[in-house]
Amino acid sequence: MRRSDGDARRAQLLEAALHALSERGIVDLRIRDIADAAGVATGTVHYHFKDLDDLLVAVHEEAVDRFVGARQEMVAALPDARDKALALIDTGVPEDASDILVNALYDLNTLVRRRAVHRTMSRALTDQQVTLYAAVIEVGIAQGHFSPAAASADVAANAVALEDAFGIYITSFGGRFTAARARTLMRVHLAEALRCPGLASDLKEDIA
Amino acid sequence: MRRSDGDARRAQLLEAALHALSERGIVDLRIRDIADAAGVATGTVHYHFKDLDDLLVAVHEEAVDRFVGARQEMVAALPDARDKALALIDTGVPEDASDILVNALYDLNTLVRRRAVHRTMSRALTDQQVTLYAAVIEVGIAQGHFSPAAASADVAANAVALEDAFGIYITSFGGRFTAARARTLMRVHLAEALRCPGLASDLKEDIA
DNA sequence: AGTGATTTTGACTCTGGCGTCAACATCACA
DNA sequence: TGTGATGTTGACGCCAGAGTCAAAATCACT
Repeated sequence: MRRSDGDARRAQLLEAALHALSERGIVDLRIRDIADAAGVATGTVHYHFKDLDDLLVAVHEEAVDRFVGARQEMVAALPDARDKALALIDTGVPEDASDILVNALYDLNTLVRRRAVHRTMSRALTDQQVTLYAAVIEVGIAQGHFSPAAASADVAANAVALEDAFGIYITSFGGRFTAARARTLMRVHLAEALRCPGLASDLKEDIA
Repeated sequence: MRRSDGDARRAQLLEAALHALSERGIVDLRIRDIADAAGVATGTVHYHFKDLDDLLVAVHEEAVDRFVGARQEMVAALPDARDKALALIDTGVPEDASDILVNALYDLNTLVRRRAVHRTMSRALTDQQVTLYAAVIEVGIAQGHFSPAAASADVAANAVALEDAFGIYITSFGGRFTAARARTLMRVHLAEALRCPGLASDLKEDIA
């Protein structure tokens, strides 16, 4: 059995698919594009995935895993809830329109309204993000830094919604809506919702 | 000249296209679907529009016009800024996943990242919505009902972002995220951001 | 080196949808 | 009622791209 070979190739194809998807867009995406991006023949793609639908489900899974994985590690590493919150803001918003993961994720969102599998994954992503925010808020309350008027779950839901929308704006309006503005808006909002003025200040590392 | 005939048919085709788009999704949308929805032959669609791209641009225009048009009238008709704000919340969030206009709009968003024309229209839509909210906030300040800590433009931008994200959730997660929850979250947020507790109460008509 | 299992290749077939077009229908106006 | 302009039809040609497959390549193990 040469299982590892197959797995490695599969991972390579998913990576290539993320790039191809981000580049061509889901409407124009061809098997050919993925093969090209991976530097293999089209037959190879068909060998590893039943059809395009099958592949897109795998790509969606991969994208969701990558997106939440990075953030969870980041947040866990920081002790102060204010730092955690700022880290969430930084990692939740794409730097610019070239963010492959975010582009792919939003293109895949088109399928969410048609295919139950994709709906499940998209919902999972949103839920995980809300849970992550809610947990940080709870920690912040315990640490005495946050004292929100609304329920933690509500504040968290709003924060994630803002992230999602800003992600779309940044990847869609290329340059006319910047990551910097998105982060400012989010900090201003969270500072108010959590009653923690420090979040609005520009000091990222080590809040005074 | 039978200009009116042509225009009427064109409008009918745009209407049909909105339905077809919402039903099939942009990935699977065929000229055939639009023709069927309009009850005409495929040749008729080709006669009125150069190609699918051309048609989708027209559909996008139509969708944007409809979306903002309804809201502007609604807001202008109400004198009290708090009522205006509540009306904005109500009309900015789709009732459920069956909202054709919103479904079409989000599907068209996929093209925003590829085609400049669509980018322009999508940006225009967002800008108009932000302007609308900002104007209402200004009126509210003048009336003495709102006293936001942040700039009007920022509060407006956040409100529109929330609307957009919630619209996606409602149309995507069908039933698991309701319009009622979206409106509650928006009211809670605006009540705090505008320092106007009345917005959070359930009284829609005639705030006490 | 031989053997069989696994993986890769790219030429091929086939489906399905776009856009064309010639014929037909409908209308305005004389 | 005739005439030309405008609008409609659906069969057809064409081709892009999905998926198939037989042959070749690569690997693990002996």
